Amino acid sequence: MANDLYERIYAVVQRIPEGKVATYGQIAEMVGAPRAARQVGYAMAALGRGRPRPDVPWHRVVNARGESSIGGEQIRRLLDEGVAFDANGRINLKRHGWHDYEESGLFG
DNA sequence: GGCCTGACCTCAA
DNA sequence: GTTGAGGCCAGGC
Repeated sequence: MANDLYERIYAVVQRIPEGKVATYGQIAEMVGAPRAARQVGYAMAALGRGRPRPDVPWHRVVNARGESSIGGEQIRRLLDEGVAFDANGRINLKRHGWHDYEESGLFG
């Protein structure tokens, strides 16, 4: 079922450490759907729709450019976690990008 | 039931 | 750097 994909996405998002951010495509690739980044985005949307998931840090998920797709509270939460935005309004993925999941022994 | 929209990504020109 | 097309699935009307 596609619902399993959701749970998988949520599980990955939960693995995102504080002060780090992950891109949709990155998560999509983690769950085994490198071309289904759209579903990742919708899965996040489903969180604030009718499925409250306080245990899922959806605000740590940004697009490939390191920008916040929805902004607002997401940016506010990221700033509160220590994630800084540059002059272009983008996050330095080199610094805050979550590329430690391989070394975390999760999917590696 | 069908059509359109949506927190997107990647490849190619 | 921008623009267009392909791919995936769920919700709203």
